[in-house]
Amino acid sequence: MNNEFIEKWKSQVKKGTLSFIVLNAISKKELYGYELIETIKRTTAIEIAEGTLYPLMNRLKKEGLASSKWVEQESGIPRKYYLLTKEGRENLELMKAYWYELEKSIKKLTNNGI
Amino acid sequence: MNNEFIEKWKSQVKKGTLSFIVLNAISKKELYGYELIETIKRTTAIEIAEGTLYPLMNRLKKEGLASSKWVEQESGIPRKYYLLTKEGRENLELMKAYWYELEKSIKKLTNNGI
DNA sequence: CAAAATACATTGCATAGCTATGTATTCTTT
DNA sequence: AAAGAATACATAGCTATGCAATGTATTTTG
Repeated sequence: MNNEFIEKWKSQVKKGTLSFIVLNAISKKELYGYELIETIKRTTAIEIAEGTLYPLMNRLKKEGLASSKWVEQESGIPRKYYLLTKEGRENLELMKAYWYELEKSIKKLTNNGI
Repeated sequence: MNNEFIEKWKSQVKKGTLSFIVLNAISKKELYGYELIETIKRTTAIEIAEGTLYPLMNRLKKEGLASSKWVEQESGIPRKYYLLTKEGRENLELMKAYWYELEKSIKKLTNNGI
């Protein structure tokens, strides 16, 4: 709220981190779109807009990192569940490795300056 | 290299993290542009392209988070040193707080899934 | 003397998040 | 029962940012 720079910055930080976040989220258990948004909001305080998530999941599918399947409900709107492909799992490991490096780098900077 | 998805992803992760990184870097000691690039590359393995840094520093100045001053050398090209403003220092604290939250959230996801 | 390094800078492209908007069904409240 | 909220999907257009390419100029190195 009311600090414009910080709000814009947070949105920029999400570019990149969101794909990492959702790939992690579906790595243990397949989830559907709406569930991804709600669960991530509840457990991490990271908010993903619907207009962000659905295009993001489509990109991940196009890149071959995730796949999806429709599941009909006995009652209610059908859900599209997302799951990691083998390639997605491999890339997730590379992303984790880079993320840890980045964390370390930033820790160094925030503690010591340079 | 050669993993296209990961390379593109790393570039996306930088959107947002770079401003955080350079603000941290100049928070302890004023630095000039070229020095920022070289020092950050050396101490953190994060590479910032020149075509990224100079527009970035100008944005930070326009937002009022950083200021700059030219320093003539006895020999060589003049250097433009960047330093944090009071507003920059305040915003950096807010950014640190958010970053720690993000780290925690991602740690939760990478360890437990959801 | 040529090449590399130092030091600044801009232009245009590609990418990704967000708001607004839309559709459709089901559940809750009045 | 009707109205509104919640569930569940999706797209279009705007905006912001990193990067390659390119440019200028000086100094150091081989």
